[in-house]
Amino acid sequence: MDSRSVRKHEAILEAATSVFLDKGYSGTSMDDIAKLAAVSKQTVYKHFSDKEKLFAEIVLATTERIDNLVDSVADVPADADDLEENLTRLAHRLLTTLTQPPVIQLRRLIIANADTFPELGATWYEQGFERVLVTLAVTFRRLTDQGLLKTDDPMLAAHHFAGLLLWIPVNQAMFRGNTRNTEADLDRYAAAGIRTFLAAYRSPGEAPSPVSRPPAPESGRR
Amino acid sequence: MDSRSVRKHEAILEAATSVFLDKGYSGTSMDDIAKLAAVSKQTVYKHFSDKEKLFAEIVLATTERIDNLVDSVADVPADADDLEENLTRLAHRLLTTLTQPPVIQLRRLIIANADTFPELGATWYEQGFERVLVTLAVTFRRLTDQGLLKTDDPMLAAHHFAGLLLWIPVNQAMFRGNTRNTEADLDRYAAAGIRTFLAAYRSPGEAPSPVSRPPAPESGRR
DNA sequence: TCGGAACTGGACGGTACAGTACCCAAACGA
DNA sequence: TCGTTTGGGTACTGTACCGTCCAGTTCCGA
Repeated sequence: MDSRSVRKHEAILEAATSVFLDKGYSGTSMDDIAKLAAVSKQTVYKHFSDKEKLFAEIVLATTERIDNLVDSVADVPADADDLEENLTRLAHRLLTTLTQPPVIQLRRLIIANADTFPELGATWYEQGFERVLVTLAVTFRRLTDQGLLKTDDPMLAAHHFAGLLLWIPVNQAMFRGNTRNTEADLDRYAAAGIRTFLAAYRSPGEAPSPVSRPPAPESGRR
Repeated sequence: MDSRSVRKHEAILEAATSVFLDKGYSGTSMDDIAKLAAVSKQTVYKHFSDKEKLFAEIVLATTERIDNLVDSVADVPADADDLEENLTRLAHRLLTTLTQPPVIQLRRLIIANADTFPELGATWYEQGFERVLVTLAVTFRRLTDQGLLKTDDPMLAAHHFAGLLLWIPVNQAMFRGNTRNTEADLDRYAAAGIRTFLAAYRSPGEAPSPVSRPPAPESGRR
């Protein structure tokens, strides 16, 4: 029974996602969505009781699609020699994923309507934002157990990690339009963020990587 | 000649600011503004040619009001012994200022309409966001010259400073409604952020603060 | 005091849009 | 083949709102 009805249902979802991301909640009309989905408005209302429901649906649907990111964040080899390189790679993955236009658009969409749909913002924060951070924290705890990092509070370290990496590019993307960041920019952000992160969170037992930068404060124990 | 016309002009600006911050751009009608300003709609249109102009006006007006913050950020005593304490104080000022509801609301307002008013977002980013960071960078350069910090790239250090401090509370405020941060939360964020910042950016010549550091703040929330 | 500018209140044109009513066509069983 | 059911399309209703117009009133400055 994968017939018409189901196809239309998905066409509507897809169209709605596209238009909402592009024009915002109040900027898109149900007619727009129907037109893009090549479907009559009546059909839209047959499948989704009203505009708010449809909106919630597509936001939550995209929220559920972050498993890849979560997996990616969990995957850091416990390789002492290349800790900096491995973390930089992770940082780069995080940056490229989170600065992609659709992700930024979704972010804007949710923030813009956080007043009208408070539970949507909260849900996204918990299911999306915090979930990634928790996974990151777990990774850090593992690296700490393996003697590579020193994180008394892994969740805090995860927050700091994200803040160091994302504050600049994400804010830029929020305020200026879709100023695409170049690959080289992201490389710089990743390298600089990781350098600072490791200066603060590298385990005192581990020597800083020889190439990158004069050693961290000698009494690294703080 | 501070008479009627001027008074009305300001009443309109004030009312518009309040309503726009509260209900967003498309959520507020010109009638709402006129009503709150105790003014006829005609008068609103006498002073501001249309809704977009009025909106741009109030956003730029609030943007110009960040001089206090800039001054505050420039003001860090060059006192070696109390570097950590002084920076923490600065961090606390920054946090309390930037997490105040009106500031958060303005942020949301601009982000929400960054598509419709691209130049407004860009202007705010440059005049507001970046200006604070540049001032902070100047301060860091000074502290570096004085041998208290080691910042090869003060602007980058400023970005990291802001990211470490603001990523958590600002994102929370963006997504969840106006979940007011308590004073104690801000204290924790400030202390934890500064600890990490100093671990990475304290001048190697400077000994870390002798007092053993306070217990790690619990970061989970909820 | 007086002339003119600014303000008021309401009504109105035009438009956009959410949601609905009603009709038509395709699918499916007998 | 025919009739019933299910879903799709068109046209409509009602509302909200931007921006304008007008006739009458209030306030300011000279």
